[in-house]
Amino acid sequence: MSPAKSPAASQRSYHHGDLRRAVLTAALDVIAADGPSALSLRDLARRAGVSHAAPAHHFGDRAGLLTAIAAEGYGLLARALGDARDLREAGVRYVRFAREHPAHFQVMFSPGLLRGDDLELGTARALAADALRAAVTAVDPGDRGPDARLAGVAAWSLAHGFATLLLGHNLDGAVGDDDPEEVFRALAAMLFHSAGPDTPRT
Amino acid sequence: MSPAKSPAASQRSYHHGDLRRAVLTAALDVIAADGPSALSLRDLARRAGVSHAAPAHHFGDRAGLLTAIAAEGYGLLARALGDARDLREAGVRYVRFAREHPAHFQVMFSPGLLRGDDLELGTARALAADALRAAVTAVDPGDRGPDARLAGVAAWSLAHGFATLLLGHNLDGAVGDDDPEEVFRALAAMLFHSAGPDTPRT
DNA sequence: AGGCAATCTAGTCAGTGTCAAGTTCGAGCG
DNA sequence: CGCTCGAACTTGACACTGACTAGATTGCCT
Repeated sequence: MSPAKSPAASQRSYHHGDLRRAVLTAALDVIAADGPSALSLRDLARRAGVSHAAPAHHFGDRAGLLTAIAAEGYGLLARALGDARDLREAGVRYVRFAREHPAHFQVMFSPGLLRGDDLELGTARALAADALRAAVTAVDPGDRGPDARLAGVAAWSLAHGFATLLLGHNLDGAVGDDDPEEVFRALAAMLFHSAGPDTPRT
Repeated sequence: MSPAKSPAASQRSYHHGDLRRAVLTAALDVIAADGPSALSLRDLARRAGVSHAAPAHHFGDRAGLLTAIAAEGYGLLARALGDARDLREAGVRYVRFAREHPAHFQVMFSPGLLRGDDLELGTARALAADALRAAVTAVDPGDRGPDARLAGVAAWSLAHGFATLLLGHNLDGAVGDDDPEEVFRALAAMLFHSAGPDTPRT
């Protein structure tokens, strides 16, 4: 009952008003709760109070819906990375993004569920890749050799692995009650052993 | 007449002989090819030449099958990690395991598809966790403080992230034609900036 | 006001997971 | 040897899902 946009759901008009958005947010709820495999177009239609085939009109099919979510996720990620001033900060933001948008994150990296050749997805992905590349070269604008590329892969792997394990509750015992972002800062400090700017405590 | 082991499908006896194993390997094939979401119990039954409900008799339901695969995966991982003499070597073996058993790896870290309370899964998982812990403390048997734990999380995150991105073809451009294991060795060298294979000073 | 395209409904079909009941087979025991 | 008994497998059914189609409704644009 949240769509402040339009009270169309309660008032039974023929047109929903913003079905696309309603289906998307409902899908994100379901995915965050029970994973992408628990997602059913018919259930989403039921939640939105429309007929079972209405969502298909907006997304084509199941893969289309997931693809739209992934594309939105890459856009959000690009915005979240923004203008990180170094690789470590980019990693922190990467982890923060995964925690704030777990459903998007999960779908983005489940290639089997997506249509890889989708145009919108491609551009969104490229956008995020640009943001990542910017963070890699931000440390030393002149350095574009293999070392920089390797550092980028290392930072991405570390951040991605940490975020993935975190969302899968594989690190519950290890991080305890600590703020995951602070833990990741410590990990990143190990990777870039230049102590760099010290880690500010929040 | 009991060549029931392998050509059981051709020989149409009422009992398959080794249906459990047959379904498992068929499932691994499907998952490696098209991901876990493309898995259908009925299709597996068809491949094994048995009736559509036969697999359920061995695994209960879909989640049971995936759980059995995950448990097997954790067993294989524990064996693969074996007695790695340091964290870096353990990471290399972790990545190697993911590349040699992509289906297992994928299922192991998809909590939404598994029954988390399964007994066999729990023990297998604990076994793998022990192997990991052993690798963490192998560097300095006396050190069990937060530093060692952090190093373990860092190594696990790096290896897991690298393996995940690799399997998702997210690093195709970055690693090029290089041997992924060698690339990971370089990443691990960045993390444990001691250059040597051993003597990692904390 | 009229027409048009987007939006949504309703009906259908093949495919799936899961359950309940029957059938076949082999091992163990009299 | 014959018997039972339980595990492995089959058969049939039900509810549900994704996908497709044709038709109804509506908002918008000229």
